[in-house]
Amino acid sequence: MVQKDEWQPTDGFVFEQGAIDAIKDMSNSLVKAGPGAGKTELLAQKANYLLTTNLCPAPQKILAISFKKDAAVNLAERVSKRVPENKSSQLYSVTFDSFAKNLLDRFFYGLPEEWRPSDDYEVDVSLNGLTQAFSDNDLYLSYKSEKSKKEAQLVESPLNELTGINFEIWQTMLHGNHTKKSYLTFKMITRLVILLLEYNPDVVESIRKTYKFVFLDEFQDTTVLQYELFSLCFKETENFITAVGDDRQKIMSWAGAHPNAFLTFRNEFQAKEHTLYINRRSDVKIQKLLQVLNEYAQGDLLGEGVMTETDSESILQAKFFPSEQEETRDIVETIQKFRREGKNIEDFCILVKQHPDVYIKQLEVLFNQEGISIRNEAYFQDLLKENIMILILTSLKAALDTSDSEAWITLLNFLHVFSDSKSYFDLKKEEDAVINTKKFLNQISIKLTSVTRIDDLFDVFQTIINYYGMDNIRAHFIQYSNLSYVEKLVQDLCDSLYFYYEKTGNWVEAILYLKGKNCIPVMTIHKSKGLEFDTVFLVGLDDQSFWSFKYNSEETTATLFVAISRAKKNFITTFTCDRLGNTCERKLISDYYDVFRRSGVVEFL
DNA sequence: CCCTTTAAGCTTTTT
DNA sequence: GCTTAAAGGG
Repeated sequence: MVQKDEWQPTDGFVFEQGAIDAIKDMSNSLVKAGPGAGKTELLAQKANYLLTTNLCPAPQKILAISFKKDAAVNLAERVSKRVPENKSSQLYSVTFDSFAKNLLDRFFYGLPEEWRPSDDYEVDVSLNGLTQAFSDNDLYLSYKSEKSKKEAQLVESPLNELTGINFEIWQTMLHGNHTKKSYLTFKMITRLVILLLEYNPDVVESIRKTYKFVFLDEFQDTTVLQYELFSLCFKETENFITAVGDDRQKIMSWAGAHPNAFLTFRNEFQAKEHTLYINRRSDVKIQKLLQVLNEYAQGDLLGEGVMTETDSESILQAKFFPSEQEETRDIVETIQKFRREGKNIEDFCILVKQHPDVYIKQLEVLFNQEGISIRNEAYFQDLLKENIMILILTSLKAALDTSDSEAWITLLNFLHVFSDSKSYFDLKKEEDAVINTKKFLNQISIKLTSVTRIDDLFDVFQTIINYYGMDNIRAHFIQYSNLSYVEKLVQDLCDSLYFYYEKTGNWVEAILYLKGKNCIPVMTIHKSKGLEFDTVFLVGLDDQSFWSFKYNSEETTATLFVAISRAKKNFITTFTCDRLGNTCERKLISDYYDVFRRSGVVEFL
């Protein structure tokens, strides 16, 4: 055990004073941390502090809540690197939705019957169940916006205050179906959990006792409903909350983020504020540009930028082209030039405001001629994080390389999940499973050598799925209860993997390519949040793609802030007045070009 | 059925 | 603000 006063950041990390204060703060705290400030590292070190000094003694735990699955996984991984092995299980890192759903699944008998869903309830991601419930009540919804508006109304107020149509719809979705199966959206699950906790103070009490410390990541994006949930759990308690975020990167208001989460939290939880100033990611020129953009966002339009003398070699450019052909050619040539200077394909990223596919169509031909691959990263990211994809790909990896211990461990975990709990203690059975799986993987590797058509690969996939059992897979991953959804996923994976196999002629390489090797990602700025690249291209900084400036200039500026702050070294924007037959302008967003000019660090070409 | 008019969608996560 | 899809009229 380490004494509080003697604690030092682990693994040789050096922090600014604000970070040390935030780590050692034993009250509710709000940490404002800009891009590249090391938010994840800060939380990991705080976990180390709490666990090694025994401020959070077992069996007490730290609850870390994120929005995205990969953020939750990243934090858990970072923490396991920073805390002693026997203590890493004291951190429970989950997404908001997963946290809520787990509570509902564990305690749903604590709900009054009127509000209790069936035990085989389906998560209604597509809002089809909701649409059905409305039409059962003679209300017909056709537009997506209408559906999500109705969903928002359903969860707006506490359930015991509900009357009229919203009450009827809830009841239909919970009990009114002919199949007796409930349909619930994630927002509805959160609302149900709030009711559950109000009815069961003992559950709230056990949450408070178990999770003495709570971390909230990307706090600027917390929704109103999520705020209500954790308020109910932790407001005016002995628990300590650390909320981390950055107001300048608030780009999710349009999707329901709390309008003023920082201020509300500070007031309601008497949170102490800490600020991290150092940006460890970006070159000084990028930082200067971010600073001027931030001043503009704060309404500070005064002051001409002074180009401070630095030895920075970063390249910041705003480029203008007469046509999209010349724009594409220049991007390709710039990338090739960087590569000759020693940069790798992995160093680049192409960002767009929206519709990546449109831009990919424009860029693809010339890029391919130069032997550079680009692709819509969103599609692959979504595909690759599916459990069934991980299962198939790891099986292939383990079959291709019997010494790949990481793949083998992942497979054993899957086998463990699929085996029923009785056989868990049955060593003989476990041993058999290992031997059988090794035999099966051997078959797969033989089968792979004779694949000459895409159908052959699909056969291999079927063999893999049959080995684990489709029913088994679907029983353990409830998102796959919709069979056609799984089938489409498997088909998509098969198509993509075969595409890369034809390209590389090698299965191991094909899997690496599928995961993104040797390929420049094209994605929306929203998707890029939390990522970083050496060189970032922002294609199409024009009125047409940044149309939202007219309706919400603050959030649009925050979006540009996110785009620029992804870059570690170089940031290049491109503009062309002629894109896909349309005239593009830069009048509406002329402020941004003004900011570039005043920053004194951006070259205009 | 075709043409015109109207209005949504664009940027997203989650088992 | 531009594209696409639904709705309405003849």
